[in-house]
Amino acid sequence: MDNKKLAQLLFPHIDKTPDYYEELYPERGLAEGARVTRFAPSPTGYLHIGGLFGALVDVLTAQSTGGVSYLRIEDTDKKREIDDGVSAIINGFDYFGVEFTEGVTGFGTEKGAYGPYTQSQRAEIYQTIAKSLVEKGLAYPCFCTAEEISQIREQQENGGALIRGYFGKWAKCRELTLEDIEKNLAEGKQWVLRLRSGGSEDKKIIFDDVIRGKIEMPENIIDEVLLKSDGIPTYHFAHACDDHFMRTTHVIRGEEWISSVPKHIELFKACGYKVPKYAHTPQVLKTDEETGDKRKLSKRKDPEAAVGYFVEGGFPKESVLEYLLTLINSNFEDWRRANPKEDISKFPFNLKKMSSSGCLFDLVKLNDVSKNVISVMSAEEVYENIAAWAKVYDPEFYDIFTADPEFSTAVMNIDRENPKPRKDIARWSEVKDYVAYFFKPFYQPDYTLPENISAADAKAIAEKYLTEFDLADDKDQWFARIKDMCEPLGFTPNVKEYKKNPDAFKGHVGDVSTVIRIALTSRRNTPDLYSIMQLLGEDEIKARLAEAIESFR
RNA sequence: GGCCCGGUGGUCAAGCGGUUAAGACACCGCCCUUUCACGGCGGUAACACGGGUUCGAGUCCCGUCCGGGUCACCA
Repeated sequence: MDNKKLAQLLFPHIDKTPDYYEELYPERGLAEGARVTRFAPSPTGYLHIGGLFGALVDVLTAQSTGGVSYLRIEDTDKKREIDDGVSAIINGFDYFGVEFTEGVTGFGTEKGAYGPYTQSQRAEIYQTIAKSLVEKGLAYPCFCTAEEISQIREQQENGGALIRGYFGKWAKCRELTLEDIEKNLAEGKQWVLRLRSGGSEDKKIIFDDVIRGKIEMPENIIDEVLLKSDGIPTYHFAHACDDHFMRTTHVIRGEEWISSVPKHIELFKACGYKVPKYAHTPQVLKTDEETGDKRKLSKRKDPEAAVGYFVEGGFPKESVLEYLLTLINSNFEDWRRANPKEDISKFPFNLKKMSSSGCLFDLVKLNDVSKNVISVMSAEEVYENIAAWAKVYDPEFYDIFTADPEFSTAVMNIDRENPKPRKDIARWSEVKDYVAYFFKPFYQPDYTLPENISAADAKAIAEKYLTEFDLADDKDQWFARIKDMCEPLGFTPNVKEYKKNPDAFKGHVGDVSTVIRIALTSRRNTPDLYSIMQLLGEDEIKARLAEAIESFR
């Protein structure tokens, strides 16, 4: 067989050689140890939480080694692609502030010298490499129809074949003569280009996965499809070409790819490329409500699989990122404790420290992480975040919350910006309820008392306080005044004394405070009451006390 | 089914042949406290199972079981 002639027959329009691209995309010349990583999604839907997880690993790996990370769009499957798929991915990363050093940056835009970073724009590269493979006798055209292929599969299944696929005796088109091929081509038959696998069933390949260590597998023997009948490459072939010419050093991807590594190694070698390091990350799982089993987060069934779920839910982006980091690298939490204010990008990330087992996405833990994240934000930051969230997801609240920014910021500053800030808020969506008693339109008075306080006592306390309180008090005076009210009303200012001798009093200063708190906020639990009163102002306090006096019964 | 990955408390996990088997979340108790939080102290709770190797195994080997992945002109 004259391979040169075959190659020319198959790819008459290709006049470049692989060497052309070798020169176009030279070695990057990065410092020793610098890693080049990539995140390579298909634009088939929204950004998935597992995608964010993976992208974070890519970016951190590059960042921590002084390397390069880039975003490549793998749009070789037109059938599954959705219209705004690229935007969905880019917007997701934008929201979370995940930045790649190179690659696609928006619809039709990109940065970096190793592009184009969209596979559909790289057809000539794939074809050039494919042509060279044909010239070397390492690839051949296959004219089998979909029906024929499924027939083969059926026969293999029925025959109990251990290895299934297009190979060996099943690979009918492997030994086609040039004349056969010319004839098929002349008849206008559709063809795909297949790898002429040189693998053998009983040989093993061993590769060293950065996360999992040595993995041994049988060599690939399948004549994998390289180019589909429309001339577009399959994932496998595009992976070899792109990661070679983009000079990727570390291919980090989900563990579902482990089983195709033998294929990929053979492909890299067939092309004469150095095979990159592989790192297969664990999957993000959840426990199924119905069965109780762990399973992969599903785009279709689980709303929390979409990063948008967290955006809408009002989780700050930092919370989601921090939480993901606790899953990605177990020593992140220790590092965070030691460096509470440090930017995530400073975290000394280590791929090898990654766990290899799948991890459950834990919303409860996310909540905790988020409370911590929010607790160390300034009141201004919190205000800005709430406003930004509410503007999109709760316009009614937005209007009222932002009507008086100074006031709202002050509300959010209660028990904040001190060494022991409160940790009440995990999501911006909780704020409306949290601050409702500060805003008339959301305030719904409810003067229900705890069982141990009678309406008559409550009324007496509120009446007394109405005449007693003085906004000019400092906090100590303010509390002293409440204590002074206790005894005449049959309560004790001393909690310990009350506990020693509960029958001697109607209650203690805590109960008195509770009545005032309920009268003023309709809540039994609130942050610092003194601060709340300062913000409510004299008129409002009087009005609420008066209303409460009427309503306690 | 073949091949492969994984299996330490409810969850995330340290661990690298010798540990009272860390820590965090959750849960419970106590303390602090005008409420609730915060914080502090303490507690419940784990090496999937069975064989080896070894003076000694969560750590190494083999098998079993369980969970997951993959076997496309999808990625």
